[in-house]
Amino acid sequence: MVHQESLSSPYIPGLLSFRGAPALLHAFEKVRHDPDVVFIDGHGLSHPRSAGIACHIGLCLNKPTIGCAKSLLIGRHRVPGPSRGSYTSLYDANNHVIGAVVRTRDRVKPVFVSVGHRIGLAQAVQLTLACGKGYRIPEPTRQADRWAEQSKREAIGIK
DNA sequence: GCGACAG
DNA sequence: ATCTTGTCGC
Repeated sequence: MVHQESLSSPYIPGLLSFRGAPALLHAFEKVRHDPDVVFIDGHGLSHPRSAGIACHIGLCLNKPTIGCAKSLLIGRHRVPGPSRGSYTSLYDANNHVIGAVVRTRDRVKPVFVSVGHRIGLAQAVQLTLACGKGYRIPEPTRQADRWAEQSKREAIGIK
């Protein structure tokens, strides 16, 4: 299942929800099954106002969500070990843990995992690792990206 | 004031 | 996000 929608709002760091959440929620209206947890391509708690798009979507859907971003938005952290499975904590300015830096592939740039809604950080990290083996991005997000990219081209014209 | 800044 | 060259490992 794919959902296509043109976005108008611009992308502004810290305000990703304003740009993508509406379309994301519209897409979920088409989903017929009831997932136990949802991976969001972006941060959750590890956000300037502790309210990234993963928290936003989780609240709207009243469903567990995991924020799994490909790059850092805020916070400090130690570089996790080089092997898959190792991870370190992400801290805010007050040394509070706001997420985890997880190595999902050996020697590959880690992903930034944080709580979205109705889930703990430890479980979010475990699920992130459990949902992938050979790729940096967890399978749910990876597949979603592939479907979206393919759908987008067909809509524009197979060039 | 300067640098950083999810997708 | 999108574009894009050469390089590397299974």
